[in-house]
Amino acid sequence: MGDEIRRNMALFPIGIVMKLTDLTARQIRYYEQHELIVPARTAGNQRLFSFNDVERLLEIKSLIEKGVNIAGIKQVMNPVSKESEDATVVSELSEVKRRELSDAQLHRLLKQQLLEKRPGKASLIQGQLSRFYNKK
DNA sequence: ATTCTAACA
DNA sequence: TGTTAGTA
Repeated sequence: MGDEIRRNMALFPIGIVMKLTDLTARQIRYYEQHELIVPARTAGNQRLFSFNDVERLLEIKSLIEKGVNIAGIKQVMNPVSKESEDATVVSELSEVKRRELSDAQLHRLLKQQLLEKRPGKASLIQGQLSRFYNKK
């Protein structure tokens, strides 16, 4: 398998990624600070994102909408490694498989946080959990 | 015209 | 997270 190189090619600037993901530049840069994504840089320090980066951002966006914060996302998503040796592994999983895995891990997180209802530590989930205890 | 970092009436 | 300032 070798089109992974194409999925990891740094191609578009933040402006395009904003439109592709409906995320603000602030959010995209914020997620990068927390190592959820590691876009390449041009000689002029401009960020260049790959298709994989965009996919990850969409995943992040999805989790954020489910109420998961950065700490939670870090646990659910595969951490970005070296020069994308991990992006290769990730690309070997089908889109559906990845979603199933994410949901399973999300449930684990939910169960975990429901058990450690201890005050003091910040919860990994914030708000709208309706999908899990309400929905069907 | 775009993007970047840093910072907060 | 928004937003703005001062650059590159």
